[in-house]
Amino acid sequence: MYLQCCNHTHEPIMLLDGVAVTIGRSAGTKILDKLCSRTQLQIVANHSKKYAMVKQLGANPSQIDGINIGQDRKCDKKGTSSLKSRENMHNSQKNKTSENFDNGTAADVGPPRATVSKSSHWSQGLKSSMTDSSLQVYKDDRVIVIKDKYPKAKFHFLVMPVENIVSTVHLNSAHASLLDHMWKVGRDIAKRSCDDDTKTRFRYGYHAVPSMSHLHMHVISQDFDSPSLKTKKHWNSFTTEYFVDAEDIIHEIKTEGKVKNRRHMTELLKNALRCHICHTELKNMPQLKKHIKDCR
DNA sequence: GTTCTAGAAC
DNA sequence: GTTCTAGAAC
Repeated sequence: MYLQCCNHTHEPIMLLDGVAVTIGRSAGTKILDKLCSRTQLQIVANHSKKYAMVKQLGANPSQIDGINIGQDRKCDKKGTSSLKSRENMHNSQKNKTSENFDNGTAADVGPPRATVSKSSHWSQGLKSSMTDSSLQVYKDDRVIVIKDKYPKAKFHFLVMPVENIVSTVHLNSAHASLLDHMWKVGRDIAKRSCDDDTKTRFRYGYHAVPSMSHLHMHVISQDFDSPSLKTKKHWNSFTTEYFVDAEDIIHEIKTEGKVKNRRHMTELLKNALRCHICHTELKNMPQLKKHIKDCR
């Protein structure tokens, strides 16, 4: 098993079974950018199970399939997905650290771009939910809509493109009409789901830094009445600016050709709990949930 | 993302 | 004593 550079700018790095390998800025990887630590990532391969555990040691973010690993956090990695480190989002060292894991078969020697993950890591879970007919509520040639597996309100859907797009940071101006379509489908689903009650308010949008891979637009009723709404993180992800309205994303794509960098917004998830209607601060989740039941 | 649980908060 | 949260593990 070895780690192969997507751009073939350096020799593959051997991954012996169970032996930790540390990679980062070095002569071997030809990475020069100081934002990448000399010990950026630690990789431990498991040959029999054909995956590797990737741990971020450096302070700056590294990603797997566009999702941040986080410092001192671990992710498992299987198949041919790409591994990105911070500096390929920068200038001079563009894509120098895109790597493919390869188990040695010729067919798996991948293209330089990120490929569809075969990983069973939780962050890939939406890919299987997409095709789960028990969750699916709408499908056309461009989008699939599923019920959120753990709804945070009475009505909570995810609108996802059929095309494999990892997240909003992977969007460009060519996706403008797709985003318009996702927004329109979302509004239709919302209308259809509760046409007996036109007072039910909905919001349509994206998380600033999603946890799950595969682009998904939330369609969520504003009652937030659900047993799956449990934590401060849940609450703040839907009621602070961490929740970015679909219209804002669409506007940014149409005018700038890309979305704003919102990585710093993870801080908002630690905000004090406030009612989304009257903005009263509540001490804890049980009190918040009690309060929003009858706040008008 | 969720689940589990230790220990903080009450 | 119980309730609640935050962090680790998955």
